[in-house]
Amino acid sequence: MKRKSYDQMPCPIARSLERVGEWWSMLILRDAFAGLSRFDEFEKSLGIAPNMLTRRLDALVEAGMLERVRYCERPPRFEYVLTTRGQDFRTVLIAMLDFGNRHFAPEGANLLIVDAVTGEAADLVLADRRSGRPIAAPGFRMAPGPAASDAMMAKLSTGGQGLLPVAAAIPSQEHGS
Amino acid sequence: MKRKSYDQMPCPIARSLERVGEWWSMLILRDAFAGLSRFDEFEKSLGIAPNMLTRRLDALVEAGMLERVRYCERPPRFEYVLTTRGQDFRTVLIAMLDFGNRHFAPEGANLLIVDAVTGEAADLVLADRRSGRPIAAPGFRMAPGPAASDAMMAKLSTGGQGLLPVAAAIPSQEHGS
DNA sequence: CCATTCACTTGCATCATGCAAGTTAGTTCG
DNA sequence: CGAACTAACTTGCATGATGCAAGTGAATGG
Repeated sequence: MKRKSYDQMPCPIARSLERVGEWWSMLILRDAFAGLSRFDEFEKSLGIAPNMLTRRLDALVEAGMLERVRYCERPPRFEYVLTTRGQDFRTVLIAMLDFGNRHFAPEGANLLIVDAVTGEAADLVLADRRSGRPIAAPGFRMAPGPAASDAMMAKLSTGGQGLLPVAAAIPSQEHGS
Repeated sequence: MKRKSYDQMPCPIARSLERVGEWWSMLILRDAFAGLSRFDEFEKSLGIAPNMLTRRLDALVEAGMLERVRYCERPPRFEYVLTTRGQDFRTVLIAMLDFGNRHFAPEGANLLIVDAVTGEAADLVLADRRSGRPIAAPGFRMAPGPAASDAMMAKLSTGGQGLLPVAAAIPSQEHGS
């Protein structure tokens, strides 16, 4: 049964997931960030079936997240390298790493981001680059962009701010189970 | 064919994806943040088949991302509400929203995060909450956590810093295609 | 009583998935 | 030279996931 496409959804999250939301795709990107680029490297790292890896690599190339770089003339052989767009997915993966460390590491964190000088683990928060302020209400709010539909406008005027944390409720003050 | 589990992988990203990485799961969480909680609300918003919605809601409850709150005694009826853990997934979704706006909104952004006073769109970056510094090399680095395997240690000592942006290459200076 | 709504459940056909084997081309070694 | 190995896929096939559509049961309202 063909998976239902999100592509007619205007939501940027849905559109991202349309392209990277299949099983294996984000882990392939993770590995690409780790410097892997060849078919057998991904295959070994992930323990993924070759036909699935082919499918996912092709989809990520098609989505503009990876590009194929030929490294061998005959037979034609390709490496799969992050595009600029692919590089830009980094924040999502780091955020997910942070989340996973906090919630799914019963034996303790396995991989951390630490201050290079003090060695202290970083406490991650999304911030506005220009002002340095954390992204939280009431300083920030969700707003319709130039392409917002009437439905989106309506949703935002009646609420729809839930994705933004409220400053007094910033997650690090309420560590998860 | 049963999907291959990531659960034996020590990587926090993989562990997160094991629980939220199936098709529909993250969009359900997005909608939960938007305040939706009842079965029919999710169904209408997503255009998802009822049997799939049941499966995904059950999985998210099992993963501790959502909890069932009974709102009706007979017949038993439940709302699906974000847990503290579920709330903590917010950063991932915001990061993905930002990414989607930059790369998959040819008609322009549909949903933005803006400064509540100036109305100017926020420029998102992951930062360290305590120091306010952006998470980037060389100020920060990836390091093995207390539970790191020998393999992870080896990987980090020979590289494996690729997921951290380098300060001079911070993504907003290189907007994607 | 019937119609509607809600929250699922069930039946079924189609597609995705993973395992395992196969193919092609190049390289290395006896 | 042929055999063995490596790399990058492709192919065949059985199983599970997916989505459509219909169904079920309970409550409410006319």
